[in-house]
Amino acid sequence: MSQHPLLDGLNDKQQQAVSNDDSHLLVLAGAGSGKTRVLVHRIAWLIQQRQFSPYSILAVTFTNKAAAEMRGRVERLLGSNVRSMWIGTFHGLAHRLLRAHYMDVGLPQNFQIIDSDDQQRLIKRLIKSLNLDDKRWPAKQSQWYINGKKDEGLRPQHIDTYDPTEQTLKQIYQLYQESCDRAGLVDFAELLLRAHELLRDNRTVREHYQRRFRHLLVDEFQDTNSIQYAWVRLLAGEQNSVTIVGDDDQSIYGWRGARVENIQQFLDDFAGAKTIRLEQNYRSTAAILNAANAVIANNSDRLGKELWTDGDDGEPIALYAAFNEMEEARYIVSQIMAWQEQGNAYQDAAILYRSNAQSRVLEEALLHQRIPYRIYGGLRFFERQEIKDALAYLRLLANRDDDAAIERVINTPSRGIGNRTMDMIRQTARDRQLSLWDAANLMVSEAMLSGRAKNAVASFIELATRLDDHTIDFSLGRIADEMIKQSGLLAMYEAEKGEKAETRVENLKELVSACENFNLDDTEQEQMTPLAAFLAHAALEAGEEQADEYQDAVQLMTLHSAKGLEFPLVFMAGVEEGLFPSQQSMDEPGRLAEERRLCYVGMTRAMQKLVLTYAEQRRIYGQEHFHTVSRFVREMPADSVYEVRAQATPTKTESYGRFHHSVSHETFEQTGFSLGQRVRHQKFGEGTVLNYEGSGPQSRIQINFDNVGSKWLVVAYARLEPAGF
DNA sequence: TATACCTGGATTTTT
DNA sequence: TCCAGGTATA
Repeated sequence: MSQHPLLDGLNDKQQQAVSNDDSHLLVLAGAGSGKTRVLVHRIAWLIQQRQFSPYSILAVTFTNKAAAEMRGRVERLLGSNVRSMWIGTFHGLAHRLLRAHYMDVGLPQNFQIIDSDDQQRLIKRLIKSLNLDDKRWPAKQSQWYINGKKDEGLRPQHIDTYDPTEQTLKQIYQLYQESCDRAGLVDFAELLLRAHELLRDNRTVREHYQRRFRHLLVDEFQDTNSIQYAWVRLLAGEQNSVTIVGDDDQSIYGWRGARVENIQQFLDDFAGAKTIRLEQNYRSTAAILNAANAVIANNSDRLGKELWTDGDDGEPIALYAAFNEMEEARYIVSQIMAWQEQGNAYQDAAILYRSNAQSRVLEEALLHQRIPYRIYGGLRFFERQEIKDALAYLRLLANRDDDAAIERVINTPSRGIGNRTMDMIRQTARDRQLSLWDAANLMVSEAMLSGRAKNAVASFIELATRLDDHTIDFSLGRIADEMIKQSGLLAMYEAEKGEKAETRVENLKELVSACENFNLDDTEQEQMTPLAAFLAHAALEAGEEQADEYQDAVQLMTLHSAKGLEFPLVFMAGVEEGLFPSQQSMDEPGRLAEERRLCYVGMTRAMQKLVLTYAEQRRIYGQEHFHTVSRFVREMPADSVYEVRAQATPTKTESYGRFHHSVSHETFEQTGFSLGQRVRHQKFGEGTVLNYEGSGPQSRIQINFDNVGSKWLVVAYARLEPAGF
């Protein structure tokens, strides 16, 4: 069967996908079906077997991590570097195009990328400058509107509306765009839109790239938005072949503009496209796959796919009903402890949840038992306040017209330029169509400011100019070092006390060494100055999340960020109506279907064991909520799920529905204990009251002890005492 | 200009 | 409930 080494060890479908000839190709790759492997082998196949130069291949991913991994794996497979191959994120590649053709798209050579935080601040200021009530026009909403329009490929002039609300939004969009253009600023959506316009409107450029890229490969295609898809179509032209890999069942980013429909659209637009389904799963047990298949089967409009494995059934899925979120957390932690005692590593266990707010209780429970853990999705390096301050100074050096950067640092650290002064500068800038930098200069030289303010602004201008002199012949690391010292940023954070301030000082120093170690060659942006390249790198790759405190740690993350990962043991916490599916998505069928896909994604992360937990009572934003188990759990086949704990069966709660919530807070008249309460036993340690029966001196109480499991005890003899968390 | 208080908002995330 | 961001106050 193995005609070629690159096909070795691949199943039939995978081989077909790897060795597919020139026709367009859709690979519908189910979870755990070896998708990345196929993509990597296909690229290697094109180069090695079909003799395409790496130069003629373009591969697109959604994250830098995926791009780096893919390049690494292709190189390892081929045993040679493929530097001339373009591989990167949509944004990274668009950026590359814009740098190479900045003149054609009307951008200054030193244009800067702003992240969504910068974007929001900028919009907020513009709303103020339009004298709009910022309560009625929240910056967030306008930002959402602007990015949405850009993702659809629409400029303000394309928007025709009689809706007064939208007219105002359009006006904000218009002003925002003018401000960005004047300052040489490009947001994330703008990268894509402008690169698209470049290819669409400039025939020479378009044909150049169409001639170059004979093979386009797009990963995670279900996550593409309109403009990204339009981009792919333009580059594909008439003669190049396109391979897209994706899974409609794992489309979980519709809320940020991703269009699953693009997959179907691809089949319509690219004649003769072949579809190959990868349905054999190499990750999970049959029990998990059967349940996942059953859940996702409730969605309509699927392209259709059913995962299977030739491996074992494995353990059934466990379902645990907790009284509240604290007890849920304790149960999960007790299970992790048991699992670790059986010789497993903490890092092989993951706790997944729908919303970040859920992590807190879980953390407390882990902390309580001294179990190391790691939370994904915190602030990343280049997003930290002190780093953004420093980057703003660097941006100012690269581009004096960068208004967003000036706004951020002109009074950081404070040098006596308050709101009044700033308002005057902003006003001047607006009146005379100048950047803030030029306006500030003008006001100083024309004595338009009072003595104290004038001196303050002049000293800032002097600082920036002095720093700028250094950029001429200093290395990047030296520039950064001078910058944090001379600007007073370092001193400012050094003067603050507390652990937080210490970390900030460390981070600033870390930034300097990042600048020192920054290797221009790695960026493939040779035509840029080191400073500009570094800034682009900082904007496009927000960097690592906080450093791991422990090597071997339990992994905590949202269901969304778990996509693409796998763990032997997976807990899905909070599988409750109202939380998962979330309340907001319950009314709209489309959004509910997306929640279901999220459930499918979560379940298919588990390799050996999947545990679902929910809390009948949960505190959300300070309010108690009563929830029933998620509909998704009810969609799983009964024989693949087993309930870990039988429900307590109190007598007087029938009217409260299936899950008898009302009893949770009631104290048993005779015992003085209540369901869900924490108690301590001399011998067994701490545990949670699960159930009780009988009355008077004979009454017995069931307790789930953290360390020894569940036991029935006679209340009269057990000598239980209440315990805290 | 720094600090104390108050208000409102609160899935999900990458670039 | 908790956080950030804005406003009021010294």
